[in-house]
Amino acid sequence: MSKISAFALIDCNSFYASCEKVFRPDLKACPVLVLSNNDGCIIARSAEAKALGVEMGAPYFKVRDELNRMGVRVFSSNYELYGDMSARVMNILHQFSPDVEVYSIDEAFIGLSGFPEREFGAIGSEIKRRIYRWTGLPVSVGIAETKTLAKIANRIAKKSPKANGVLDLFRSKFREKALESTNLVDIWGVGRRLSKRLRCMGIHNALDLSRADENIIRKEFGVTLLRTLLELGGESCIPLDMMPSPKQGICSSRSFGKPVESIREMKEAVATYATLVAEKLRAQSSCATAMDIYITTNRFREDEPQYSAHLTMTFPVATANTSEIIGYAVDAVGRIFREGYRYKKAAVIAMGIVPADSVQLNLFDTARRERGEALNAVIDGLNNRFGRDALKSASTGISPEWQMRRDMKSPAYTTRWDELPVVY
DNA sequence: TCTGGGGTCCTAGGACCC
DNA sequence: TCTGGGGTCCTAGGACCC
Repeated sequence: MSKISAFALIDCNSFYASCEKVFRPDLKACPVLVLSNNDGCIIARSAEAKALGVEMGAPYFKVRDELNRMGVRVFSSNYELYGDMSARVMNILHQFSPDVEVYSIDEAFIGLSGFPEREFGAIGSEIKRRIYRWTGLPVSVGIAETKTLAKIANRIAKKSPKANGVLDLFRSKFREKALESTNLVDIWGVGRRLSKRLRCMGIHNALDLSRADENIIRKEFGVTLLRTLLELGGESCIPLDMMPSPKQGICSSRSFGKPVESIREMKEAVATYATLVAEKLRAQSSCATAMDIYITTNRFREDEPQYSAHLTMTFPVATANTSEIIGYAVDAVGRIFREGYRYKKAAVIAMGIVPADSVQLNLFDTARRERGEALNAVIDGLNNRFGRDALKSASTGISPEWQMRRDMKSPAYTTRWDELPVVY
């Protein structure tokens, strides 16, 4: 006999904005926003900010004056803080169930198959209570037969005052109602494009989609949307993924704080991103067999000449060695860089990723590689202990002008001794 | 002056093989 | 003149996610 399928989706409310509020009780009732890297776009809004009509994704420079007038408090993103707060939330979830899928920095699914059905609601409430008590972060919980339905339950739990942050839709007589009130774009796996095409076929909400013809959906849209359709009907097609496999591509890309015009600066930036990529590779015990380097001008500046280029470099032996990867990356810049442009962004993408322990060694290369690995291990150790950039390659620049802007970043309250909050 | 970053999965089409 | 069928692998592009 197969076990029932039941999932809870736990999602932190306005996660980044809530993290900022935890350490600033003076801002408890204030509208708070968090910006993307380079202080570019709005990527998180507290409930108060949403109520003021602040748009998600809006370019900050366009709305800055208005936000100031409304008394909105604005923060640069502080991923060190959010990452640490996220780990605390996930630790708490592991106390409730061994089956936890960390889906994103602020979301996790947990499997509830092992629990009695009648306790689902109470478990959801206890999760919410404990996370708030132990971290100060508000979460919402949605429970249902499938991950797609749990997403919908979570969304309603967040919005409906009656739900109070927890909604159990498992075998609920309200499921149809919930589906009917869910717009296409609010279904997990359905974006703007698909919504538009579905509406042309007379499908206007989640209930319509759950009742659509399976063959037509399969044929017109593929298996992904068919799975969504089935999941909306309560048939679980997307299992929990508790042990995410190592990433297949590892990317580091950033816009510059100010345009880069010289090849020297471009090499510094690309060396910096290459360093990050190498660190990420080592953190998941992988090596890369190839790498893509991208550089591009600012596509929003239609008045400026545009140029973008990329180059794929294949390594003779798979590697995660910082200085080796920097070497290839800088070489690539030399080949694709053109004078006379104002560059906005660069990216380093590692590809062909393989486990470090399965790398085919070149017979004569072994001793040199071993020394490289030992050096990298020491660098990683020091940087973990004393903070990122305690030790870095000189080729990444000393205090480069292209570095991204983060003018309004809060302290790393929980991860740096010298930035701990002080209480009087 | 100022417009994020890092991923996944699926599909179609071409190259190549027997 | 005739010119199959099936499989795999790779890549680019599209769509989606947070």
